[in-house]
Amino acid sequence: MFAEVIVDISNSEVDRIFDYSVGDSGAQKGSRVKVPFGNRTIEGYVIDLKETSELNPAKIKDIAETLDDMPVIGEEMLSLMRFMAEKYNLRLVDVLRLFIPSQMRGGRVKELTKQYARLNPDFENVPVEEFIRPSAKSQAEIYEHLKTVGKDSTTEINKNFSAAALRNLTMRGIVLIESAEVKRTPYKFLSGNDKKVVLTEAQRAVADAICEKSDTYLLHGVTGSGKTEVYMDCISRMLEKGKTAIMLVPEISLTPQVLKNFRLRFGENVALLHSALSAGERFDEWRRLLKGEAKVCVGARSAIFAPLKNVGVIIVDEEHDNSYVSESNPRYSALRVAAFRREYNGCSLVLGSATPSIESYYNAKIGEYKLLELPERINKRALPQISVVNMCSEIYDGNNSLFSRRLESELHECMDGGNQAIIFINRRGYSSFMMCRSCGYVAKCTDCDVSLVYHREENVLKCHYCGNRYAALDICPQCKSPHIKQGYVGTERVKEQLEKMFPDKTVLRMDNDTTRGKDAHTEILSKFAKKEADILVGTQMIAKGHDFPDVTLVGIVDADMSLHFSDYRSAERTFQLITQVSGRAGRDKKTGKVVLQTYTPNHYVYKYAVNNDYKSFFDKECNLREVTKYPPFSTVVRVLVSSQSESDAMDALKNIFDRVKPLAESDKSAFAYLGAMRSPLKRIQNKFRVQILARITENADKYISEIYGIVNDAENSKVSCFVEINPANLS
DNA sequence: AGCACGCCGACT
DNA sequence: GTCGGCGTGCTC
Repeated sequence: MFAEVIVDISNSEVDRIFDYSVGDSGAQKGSRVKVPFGNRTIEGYVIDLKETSELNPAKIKDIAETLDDMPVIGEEMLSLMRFMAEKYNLRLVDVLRLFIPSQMRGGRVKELTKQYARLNPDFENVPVEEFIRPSAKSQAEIYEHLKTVGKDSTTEINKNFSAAALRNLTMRGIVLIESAEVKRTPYKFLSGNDKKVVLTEAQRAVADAICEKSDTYLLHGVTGSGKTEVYMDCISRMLEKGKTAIMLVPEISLTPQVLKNFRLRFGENVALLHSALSAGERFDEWRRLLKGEAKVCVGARSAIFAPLKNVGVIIVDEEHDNSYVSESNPRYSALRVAAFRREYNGCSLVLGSATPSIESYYNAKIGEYKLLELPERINKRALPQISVVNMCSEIYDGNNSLFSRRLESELHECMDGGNQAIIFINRRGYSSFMMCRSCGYVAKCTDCDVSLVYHREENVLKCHYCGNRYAALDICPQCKSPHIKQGYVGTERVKEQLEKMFPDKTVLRMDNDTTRGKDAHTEILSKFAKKEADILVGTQMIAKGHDFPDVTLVGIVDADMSLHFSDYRSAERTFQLITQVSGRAGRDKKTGKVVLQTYTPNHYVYKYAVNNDYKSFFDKECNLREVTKYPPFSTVVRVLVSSQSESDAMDALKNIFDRVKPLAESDKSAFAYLGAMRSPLKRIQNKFRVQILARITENADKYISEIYGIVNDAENSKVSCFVEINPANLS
């Protein structure tokens, strides 16, 4: 018997099948194995077995060893591997690595075994005096202890009694030692307290639809409409049918609170996959799924690869969230993977959101997905009232402060009433750039083509792309002028301003800089939830998750921020952001108010966002995309070429472009656009970046795979190239 | 990825 | 004369 093996080396040269003889290794399809490769032994994966090999038998070596006690990659995952490698131009081994916990490779984590001591039954009914001398007090104590508790871990006994005594008892065969695997189950203490929730009629109807017929559903439910209860109900029903379930949640809303809720509801049946878990915990949770001990997997993007069989439902919460698309290698979309697994398992896929992505809602419109709606908040609570403030007229009226008069007075009212407020500003740091007023010098990163951001608390300039830090400037390094001007406002500056306005109130800041530590996230949020602070200032990470019942005011300081990116999705993202942030206000009995500051109050995004009118926004945006030939009416393909040497990058780009251009010319109707240019961020981490952009309206899959081929040819040791499909950001 | 093989410069 | 630079090629 021969095995087709993919070796665990991520290099395009060796990313192909190597044949080995199975011998007496016991390797099966999907096993992780050790194989001799060149003059060393490395790990690999058996992706298939076969009776014969084309190869010269003299060249074929034996598999050295089979790892793990069972195959770790199932049939479904093997076909998913081939699908993803093809679809995203990935190496097989890179896909396989996504399927198993990274800590498992190289044998870095193992199942944790504990030694247990137990009485030898032969001695149980024999009087103690016959085998334990009266002087051996500790031995007698251990004997009594084990007689009452049955068995106990050796570490406990060693600690509480005497290690020497235990050793003596073991040696004489009175106590038996056995080892058993212990699982490191996070939040285990919360297990098994299934509190049944009664669904509203609307929720029930939605859950019925999902469970009755296997299909792809888009669940459009306003914020606070109780989507989570629907998800949990569907999962429960599938468990009753003996099936399993996967639920994806955006990384950022995967808080301990959410995890605890699932643990409470599903007990040991749920496995949690989360980046905050220790390597051991993650490995154990994964193994529980593999062995079928856990039947529900809850986690972020990569949880879509949960090793579950017989999947009954897959749920993607906040489906519009861009964390479902991996932006670094290997690049893939968890939504696309979910669609594959849905088809393979013949189960339902539920995409839930208050603000579905334009692509998903379009798919629902054309009947590709079935649309389900939850148009009302639970208890029919009103959605918050949004008022738009034109910041241009504020300036015209002589108000140069960060806050409009409206927001300022609402803030006072909110604080006077003893309520809490959230201020949203989608920019980190103190101010966006530092410029000299005399000569126009702007501080820039030495490795990237971007201006530096001033961080007042640390008193440094930071590059937000590579993380480089520079000393803050007092005088212009170019002309020695002390007149340094600061650009757009960031979270730090807003916080400082609020502290000046409300000296007796506590202001918390939450952004990338304040959430560095492992639990910093939770700490800030729970501090705010416990009303230890009155105002929370933050970037988009405050938009999701938590309910704060006492928040009655949400201020959006600069709503235009995300609107002015040269990106076809900027309007969509702005709409989503406004809706999500606004949803934080008035979650409880109190009605919420939202003040939205903008310099372009007439933009259509605001008109629809104010009325919470997703459908009209969709119609407008969809029309625009159709006219301009952007997704979902085309596929955007971006080839990014980067290199230390600008000319090498240019040469490679030209090379690729010269081969892509004939494709476009031979099929003019399919290519709505094709162009080569500098990337908007032309240098990052000292690498020059150039790109090709294309928008393809027909036969996109065919052209994409041709482009993959061209790009693979052009790549070499000096330039790196990669292809992105519908990239989330175009910088 | 590693590691061997292999063909040209500056040294004990 | 040799030691060693890293370019090219191979691993079932």
